[in-house]
Amino acid sequence: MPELPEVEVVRRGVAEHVAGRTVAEVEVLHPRAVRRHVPGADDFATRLVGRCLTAARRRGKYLWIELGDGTLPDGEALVAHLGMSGQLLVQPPGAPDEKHLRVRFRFADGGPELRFVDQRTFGGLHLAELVEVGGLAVPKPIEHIACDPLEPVFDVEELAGRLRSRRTSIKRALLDQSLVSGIGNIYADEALWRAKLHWARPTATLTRPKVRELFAAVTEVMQDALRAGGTSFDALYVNVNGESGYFDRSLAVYGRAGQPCSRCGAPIRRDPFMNRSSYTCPVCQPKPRNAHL
DNA sequence: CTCATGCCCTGCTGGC
DNA sequence: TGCCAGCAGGGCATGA
Repeated sequence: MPELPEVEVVRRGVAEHVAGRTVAEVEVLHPRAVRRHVPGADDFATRLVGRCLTAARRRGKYLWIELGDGTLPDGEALVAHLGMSGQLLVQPPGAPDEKHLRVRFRFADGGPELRFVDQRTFGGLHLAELVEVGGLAVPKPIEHIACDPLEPVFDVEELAGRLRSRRTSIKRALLDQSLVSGIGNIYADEALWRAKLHWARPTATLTRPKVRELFAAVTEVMQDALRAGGTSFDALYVNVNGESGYFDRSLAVYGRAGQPCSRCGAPIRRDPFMNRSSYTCPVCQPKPRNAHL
């Protein structure tokens, strides 16, 4: 469930509690958590020891921590993706192991540990070289990830052009991380509701002003969620201190099948979509005649 | 190149 | 009470 706002909450926690500290020991308790680190778990652990975690960065749903000697970056980063159920937690040494603890980082200062906990193991950690993309240093494996709506370099006019040349539905496009990143099922549905667009609307039929309106809604719903500390339905998504956000109380459509639309009172509808669900208000977001199903 | 689909994984929920 | 199907879903491989 972690989408952009949830990952940003975690990034801020990492920046506050971990940045500037030197790794003393890395323990990989489940190899699947580092499967994207091709040289293997031992290499992952060995290469981190003695290095400083300098700065926490984010693009879309990806989080990375620049590595360095002292405070200067050395061109490599520890990349994290939370997947469905991943958590980065800051815990005092000696705190009992979480049931799904996958990787533990101990630090030279003897202070709190950084732990990667992941029930479903869709997420993971790996080391990667930083490369320059559009003037920004990003990990090489995520070069193909588009910038997200909260980045200063985000260009809605360029995106509108790309959307209009696509032959797909607006929701598929919103979820395509190579087009725009950070949007998952929750914020796609919420932004579409705010912009009064149906998920099956063909991207090619969107006017430029409508694309601007949609991305204003995307930005707004993400900033609202960020202020609430993110969205969580259970204890799966938490910040580095293990606390849940409360944006789920502000959701207009997601997970609200049968409940009244806060704008018009019509019961919210759930449609199967890509082996998942899409939630819409049937009155505010009527299905277009030329729906791209 | 573009677009769509299936798989990975675990735990919870609801139906019988 | 117990069992099992269905659901949650981001990203990537694969195929059309």
